[in-house]
Amino acid sequence: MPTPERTTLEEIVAAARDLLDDGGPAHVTMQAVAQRVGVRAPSLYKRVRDREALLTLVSTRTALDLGASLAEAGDDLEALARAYRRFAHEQPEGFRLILGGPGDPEVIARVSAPVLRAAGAVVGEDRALDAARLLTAWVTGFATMELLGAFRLGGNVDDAFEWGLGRIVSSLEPQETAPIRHSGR
Amino acid sequence: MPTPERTTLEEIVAAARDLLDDGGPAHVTMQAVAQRVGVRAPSLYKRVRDREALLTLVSTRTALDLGASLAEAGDDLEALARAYRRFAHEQPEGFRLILGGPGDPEVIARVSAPVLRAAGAVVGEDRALDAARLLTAWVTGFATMELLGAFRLGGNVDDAFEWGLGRIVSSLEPQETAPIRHSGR
DNA sequence: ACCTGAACACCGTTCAAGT
DNA sequence: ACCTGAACACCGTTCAAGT
Repeated sequence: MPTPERTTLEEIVAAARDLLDDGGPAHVTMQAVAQRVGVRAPSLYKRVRDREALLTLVSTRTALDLGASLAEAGDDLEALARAYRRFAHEQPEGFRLILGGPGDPEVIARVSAPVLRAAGAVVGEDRALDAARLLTAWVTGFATMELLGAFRLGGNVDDAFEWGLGRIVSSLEPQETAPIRHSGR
Repeated sequence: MPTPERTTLEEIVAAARDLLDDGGPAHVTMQAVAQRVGVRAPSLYKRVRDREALLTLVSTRTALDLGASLAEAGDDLEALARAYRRFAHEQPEGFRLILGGPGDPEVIARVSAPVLRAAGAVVGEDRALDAARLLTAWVTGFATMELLGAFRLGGNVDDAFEWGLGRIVSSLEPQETAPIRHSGR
């Protein structure tokens, strides 16, 4: 005889995200998640294979949220970079989780799309990938090091971000015909 | 009556690093570490406060190794960037661990020193910090995204690295008098 | 002074039994 | 068809007892 469903996958993932936000991955226990959605831990295994799969779901949803934030930010490279950094500040644990595990190629493609489009508009289609990678790598590293606390010594970090952003973007703009250096490997 | 010491802190940290390297943080259990150094788990608590403290030690040692690799790499910005990336490839788990937790300011200062010195030689003392941050953020992000698998689609990744490196470094060199863009916040 | 077995609390996961 | 208590394996940590 059927029993009414007392929770949903959506609720479970949301609960896991909340727990992650305040306490990091260690705080995301199956029991804590279960309690939050009003169920016992074993019941979670009806919707989720195991804890690792749940964390992967959290990572994917968080990455898609990042993608949505970027899509909202417009098609200006600087606006995209600022939105990316803002996301890292607002959801540091989620940001770290995304960067930690291996990423789902499809999700990566979706998140990258806005940056790729904006980059294409500036440098042309065939350099778009290189340009997008340059900017994305820089913002990713900047936010990571900020979260790490590596920028504590000296100067205003917001200014450092804007300075670096200006450097990166202007190095991409076409009127700058800097010689392309080929250095040996 | 004294008992001979059957292990050392150094041995314990080395064992934890080995376990981290093949299996990630989840593989670093107190029991596994203990077994590797030939002792029972409770004995570890004579040298280490708890598991978290042990992982912090591993992070610190790994970061100092990275610093040593950089110091060996010379005082060329491009050589430093390549050495940094090589380290991330050789010890991906250690690299992720360093980037994960909060960093010890003293360790960060030590690891940054070679990049700061090389940057100062190129752009002068007063821009050295900005330049070092620009390069470090980019390499950190590049390596992180590589480990994530975010660079799987399209093109040779080594070439992308060299291309980006050339862009970054040449954007720093003094003969390039690109206008500094100030964008609003 | 260090090492150990035993014990405790907690966690992930399985499963038979309930409805 | 979903939910649960009970159970199991495993983990981090403490501590009294050994040498």
